[in-house]
Amino acid sequence: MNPGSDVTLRDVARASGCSVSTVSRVLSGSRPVGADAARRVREAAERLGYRPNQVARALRSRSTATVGLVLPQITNPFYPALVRELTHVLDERGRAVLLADCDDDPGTEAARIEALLARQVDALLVVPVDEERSRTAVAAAAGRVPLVLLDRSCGPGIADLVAVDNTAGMALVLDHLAARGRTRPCYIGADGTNSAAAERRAAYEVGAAALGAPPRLALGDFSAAWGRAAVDRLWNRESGPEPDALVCGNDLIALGALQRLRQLGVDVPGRTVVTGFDDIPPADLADPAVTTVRQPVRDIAVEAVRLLEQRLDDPAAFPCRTVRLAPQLVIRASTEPGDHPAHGTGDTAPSAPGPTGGTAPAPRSPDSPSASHSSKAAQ
Amino acid sequence: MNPGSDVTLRDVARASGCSVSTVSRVLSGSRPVGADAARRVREAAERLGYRPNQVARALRSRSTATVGLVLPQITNPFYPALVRELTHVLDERGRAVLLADCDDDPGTEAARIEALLARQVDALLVVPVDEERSRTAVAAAAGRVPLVLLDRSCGPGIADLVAVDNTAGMALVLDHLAARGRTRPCYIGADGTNSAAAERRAAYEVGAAALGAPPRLALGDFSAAWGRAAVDRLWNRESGPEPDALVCGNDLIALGALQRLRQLGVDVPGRTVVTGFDDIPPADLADPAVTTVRQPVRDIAVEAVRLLEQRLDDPAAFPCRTVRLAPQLVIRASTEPGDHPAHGTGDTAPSAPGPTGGTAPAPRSPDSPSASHSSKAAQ
DNA sequence: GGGCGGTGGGAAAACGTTCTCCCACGACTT
DNA sequence: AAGTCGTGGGAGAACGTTTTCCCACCGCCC
Repeated sequence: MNPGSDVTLRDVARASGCSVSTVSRVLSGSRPVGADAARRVREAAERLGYRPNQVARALRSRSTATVGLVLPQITNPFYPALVRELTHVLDERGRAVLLADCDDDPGTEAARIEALLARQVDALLVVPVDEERSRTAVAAAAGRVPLVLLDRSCGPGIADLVAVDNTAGMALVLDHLAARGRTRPCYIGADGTNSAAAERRAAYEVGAAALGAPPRLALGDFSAAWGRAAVDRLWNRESGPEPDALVCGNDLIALGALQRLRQLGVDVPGRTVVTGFDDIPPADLADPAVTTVRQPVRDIAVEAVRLLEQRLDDPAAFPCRTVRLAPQLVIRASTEPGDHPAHGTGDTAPSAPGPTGGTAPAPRSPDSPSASHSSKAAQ
Repeated sequence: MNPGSDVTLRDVARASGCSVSTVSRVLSGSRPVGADAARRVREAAERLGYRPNQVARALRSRSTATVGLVLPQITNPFYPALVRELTHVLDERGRAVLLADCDDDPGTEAARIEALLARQVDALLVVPVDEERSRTAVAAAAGRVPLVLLDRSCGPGIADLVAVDNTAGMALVLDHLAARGRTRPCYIGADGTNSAAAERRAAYEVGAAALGAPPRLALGDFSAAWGRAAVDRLWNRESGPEPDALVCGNDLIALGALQRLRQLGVDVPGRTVVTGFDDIPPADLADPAVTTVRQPVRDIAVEAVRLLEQRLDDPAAFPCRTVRLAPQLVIRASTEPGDHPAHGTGDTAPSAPGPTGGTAPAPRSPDSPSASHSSKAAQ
C-alpha cells in the first residue's frame, strides 16, 4: 500500500506498453499523441499512482518552477500578508516559493541569495535590507536571473521594482491632518537607509513645508520602542511646542507612540492625533485604532509576479521598470474623535486606486492591478 | 562579467586537467584525493567561479536538502516568529525551506502537501489546519517522507509532534489568577477543532474546577473580532455575574477583548483582568500590555529539526514521539495594577524552562526513542 | 619475484525527465 | 506509380551531478 512512492516514467511505459517518450508526451502534453495510446498511458499512470519527479524535470528543462523570496525580517508584521499573497499568486501559476529570512543583515542577505541561486531558482523576489549595502548582491543576482524588488528600492537601474507610492501616501496623511486643522505636526520616522524610510521622510518634509507647517522630525528606527522613546523625548523635554499631530513612519512606531501617550495621559485624538503607515493587523486592534495608510498588498503581489513572468518569457531585458501603486488612507479613531465601530473597521477611502505616476520609464500604467493586458509589452 | 553563470563540473575538470570524478570528489569530499590534484581542482573551481548545481546533485543523490513548511495561515501573528527560527535552524544545516500557506483550508493543505512531495522535499514540517480533517493528508505524507507536526496535533500515532505544553500553560495562568484572588473567571476561547484549541479549553475546565471556580466558557474562534463579541455578550446581556477575569485562548482574542472593554469603560486590571496565550508581538503593544503565556519558539524549532534529522538518518522508524515544551508566564499590566515599564517588557518568569512532564524525551537525549504518550486531548 | 593490500585516478553508469532525431506508414499530390 | 507530406511513435542523447567499477601503480611480505 504505497502507491506512487517510486513510480517512474519507465514503469508507466512498461505497464502501458508504450515507450518512455510517448508517456512523457502524453503526460506533459508536449506533442499530440494518438487517442488510443494516450488512454492506455493515462490509465497506467493513474493505476500506478505516478507522480512526476520535479527534480528530474527541472534538470532537463532547466527550469525549477521555483522562485526565491528574500525578506529582511519576516517578523516585521507587514510581511506576512505580502508573503501570503505572493505564495498564492505564484502557486496558481504552478510555482513554489523558497523562503529566506535575512535577520536584517546585508551579509546574511547576500549569503541567502547565493544559496537560492545555487538551488537554481527561476527568479528572485527581494525586499532588500538596505538601499546601499544590499546593492552589490542584488545587482549580481539580477545579472543571473530575473529579479524583482518589492517594497524597497536598491538604487536606480538595478532591477524592476514594485512598491507602494510612499509619496502619495504621505500626501494623503497630510491632507487629512490639514482638513482637521492640525498645524503643529511632528514626523516620527526612521533614519534607516532603506528606500521606504527615505521616501516617507522626504515626502513628509516636502508636504509639511507646502502646508506651512514647521519642519520637525524625530528619527530613530521602525520599531515600537522608538515610538515610545520619541514621545518621551517630545513630551518630557522642553523641546519646542507640543505637537498636535504625530505622523509616524510606520504602524509600529505609531503603536508605540500611542501606548506611551496613554501612559502620559495625553488624550488621543483630542490633544494630539496619531497616524501610521502600512496598516498592519494590530493597527486596528489598538485603542484608539490607528489611522494609517494601507498598502495594496494584493496588487503588489500580482504586479510583481507579472513583471517576473514577463522577464521569464523574454530574457532579452526590458529596461528596468518601476511600478508604484496607490495607497489608501484608512481613517480610524486615532484621528477621528467620533465613535468608530472598531468592529468591521470603519475604513474610508478618499484616494483613487490604480498605479500612480511614479518614477521610471513609463510603467505600463493602463493595465496595472486588474487588467490582464500584460505580457505582450513589446520589446 | 558573468562568472559562474554556467560553469559545470566538466569545465572545471578540463581547466584543471583532471577527470570529472576527481573534481567531484575534491569538491564534495566524498573520497580522499591526492594533495596535488586537489589543489589544482580548487584553484580552477575558484578561478571559474564554479557553483554546484543543486538540482543535478539532488537528482543523483536522491536528496534535495529541502524541507517543506506547511502553515495554516501565515497571517496568524504567531507563525512569523516560528518561521524565522525554523528557517535559521534549517539554514545552518544547509537546508532550504519551501513555504506553503493553506488559507486555513484542509483541501488546500492537502494540495500543497502533494505539491511539495512532487518537488521531492526531504521532509515536511506541518502545522495542521484541523485535528481531524487534516489527518488523511498528513498521514499519507508521513508515509512517504519524514514528517514532524508543529504546534498542533493531528490525532495520535500519525507523526512526531513538537508543541508547547498547553496544559501547563493554562495552569500557570490559573495559578496567577488564584494568587491575585480572582474568583469569577470566564474562558474566552475557540471551539475550533484543532488540537491547541481543544487542549487549552480542556485544561481551563480542569484547572478552574480544581480552584472551585464556576465553569464558564465562551467559545468562538481565535480572532480579535471574537474577543470583542464575547465581551459584548458577557457585559451587555444579563448572562450571569460579571467576570473578574477573562482567560483568553490566545492573544488575538485577548487584544480584541481588551479593546472592547476599554470602549465600555471597564477598568483593566481593576475590575477585570485579562490574559492571553502565545505572546505574539502586539501583546506587548496594547495598553495595558497583555499578560500571556509565551511559547518557547526557538526551542520548538530546534527540537523539531532534531526529530526530523533523526528520522532522516534512520529511516527505520521510531515509534511516533511527542515533545511537549514548557511555556513561560509573562506578567504584564493587564493583570498587574503596578507600574509596568512597558519599555523593555517587564517580564516575569516563575516557570521552569525545558520540557515538562506528561510526555516526551528530554530535549538533549540524543537517541532516546522514548514512547509517545501524547496528552489527553488526543482521543 | 610473484601475489597482495592500499591509494589515486579515470570511464562510465546511474538518477528521471525532456527533447531531438529518425523511421514507418498512410494519404495526398503530380 | 512515384514522390511528398503529415502523423504517430520509438531510440537515445542530453541535463550536471554522484557513485560504482575498474585499472595502474607502489611498496610490501612471504
